[in-house]
Amino acid sequence: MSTDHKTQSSAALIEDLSIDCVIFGFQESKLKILLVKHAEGIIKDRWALPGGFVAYDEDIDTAANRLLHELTGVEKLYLEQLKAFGNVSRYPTKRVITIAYFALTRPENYELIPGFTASDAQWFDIQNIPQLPYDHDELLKFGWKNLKRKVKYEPIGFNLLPRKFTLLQLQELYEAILETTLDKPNFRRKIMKMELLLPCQEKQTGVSHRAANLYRFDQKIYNQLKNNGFIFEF
Amino acid sequence: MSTDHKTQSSAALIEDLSIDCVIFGFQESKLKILLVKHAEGIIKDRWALPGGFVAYDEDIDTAANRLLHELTGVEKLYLEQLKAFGNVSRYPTKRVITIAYFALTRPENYELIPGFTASDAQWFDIQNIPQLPYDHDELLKFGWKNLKRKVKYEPIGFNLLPRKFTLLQLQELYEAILETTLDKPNFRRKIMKMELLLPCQEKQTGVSHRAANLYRFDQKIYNQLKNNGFIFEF
DNA sequence: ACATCTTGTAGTCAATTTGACTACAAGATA
DNA sequence: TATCTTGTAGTCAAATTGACTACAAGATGT
Repeated sequence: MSTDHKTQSSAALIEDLSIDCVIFGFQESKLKILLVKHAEGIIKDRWALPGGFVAYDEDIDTAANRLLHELTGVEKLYLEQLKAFGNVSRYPTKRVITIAYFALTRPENYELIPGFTASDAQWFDIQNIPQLPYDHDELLKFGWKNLKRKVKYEPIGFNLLPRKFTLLQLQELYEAILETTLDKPNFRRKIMKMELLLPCQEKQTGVSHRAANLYRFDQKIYNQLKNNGFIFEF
Repeated sequence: MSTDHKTQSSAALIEDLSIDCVIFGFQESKLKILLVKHAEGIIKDRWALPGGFVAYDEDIDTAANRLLHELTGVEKLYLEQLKAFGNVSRYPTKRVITIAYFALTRPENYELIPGFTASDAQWFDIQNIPQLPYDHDELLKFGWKNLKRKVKYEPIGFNLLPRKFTLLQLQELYEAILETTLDKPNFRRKIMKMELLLPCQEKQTGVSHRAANLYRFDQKIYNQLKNNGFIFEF
């Protein structure tokens, strides 16, 4: 997040190039963002996007993965680059260009472990984000816009759900991301027609109503469909 | 393009951060790419994407515009950032991360003027690109993929056509970009139903067949439609 | 003047998709 | 047993799509 973090990596850092991550989660039918509270530096005690500097001997994608893990404990998630933000005035004390990354993860799979320059790490409801430093609100906005667009033509939403999920969960995910409501029967019809989801032969448990079937997303099936000309579209 | 260019800008350059542009044009019903031949440096006499370094006191978007103009004479075109490419080994002599830009322009509107470190600038048929240095083939591939995707849900293709164009020209543009053929009556119906194009009350001239109506794209009309919930989709 | 190019433009028709619904089944709870 | 909530199936009209046919409007060549 373009502040004065040090790193555990042994190599020297590129000082004018940082990485910031916009990490999405989905909990209690709500879209969440992962923020860290800084333990030091010019934005001490403020919430910001997790980030830091790239090392000289490190690919930028590798750096994004490393920083994420160092600062939050989260790992092995869907991660892709958004774009670089490089206005002259975006960082106060010197010229720092940042490369924004976009990540999707399952909050319930990870315990949040604030890294060595972060005093806290926490999921925030996307509708209720504290004021962010630098241009982080712009990065966040760009990330959400990217999610809205991408979720429509690529099956990436599953990275936000548990491995096994119900169709209603999937629907609520889409409703949260796209900020809309969807018709239940029509949603199911659309999804099922794709033949993309694998029924788990298993039902929900612990619910006080009729248990729904569980499904899972299988990347292999998707790849196969894609080879046959299938285009995911929602 | 991440080589040892100097710049006319007075300020010092950020030496580990370059910009490279993937510039698309459309001529003779074919999709084109603008390349420059280097006059000096480690890839002297080779064709590459136009590019160079960012100055300390310069926004990256501004730098992209400047470099483009300095090296090719082209200006005032559709320009947006693609993403950063930052593998450790992408540049041979030192660590240089490059930010790739994506541009659309009308070749017939500009005279190509090779800049001070470029000995030549030329449009190449996208099907017949010479071998490119560094990871420029990757950038090019990424840019084309971006064009293919973007042209489907945003009316950016018009930036490649003359101000006034026929529906067949527009169709041929889509065919070239998407590498497919399209049914003429269906294409017209789809486009006309959008009510996005402004008829020029004017016909083609100098053609040896029935002259087609000319249309033009008006950004204001598109913005208005968009406000009313219209979503461009092809 | 006429046949014959090429390209523009209108319209048909069946198949598919979509959006707005109704209806009801399956459990769990009170 | 009544009554919640949620899952699931199905209807129906409207809109969209894809594959066509047909023909009009010029320009060219003989």
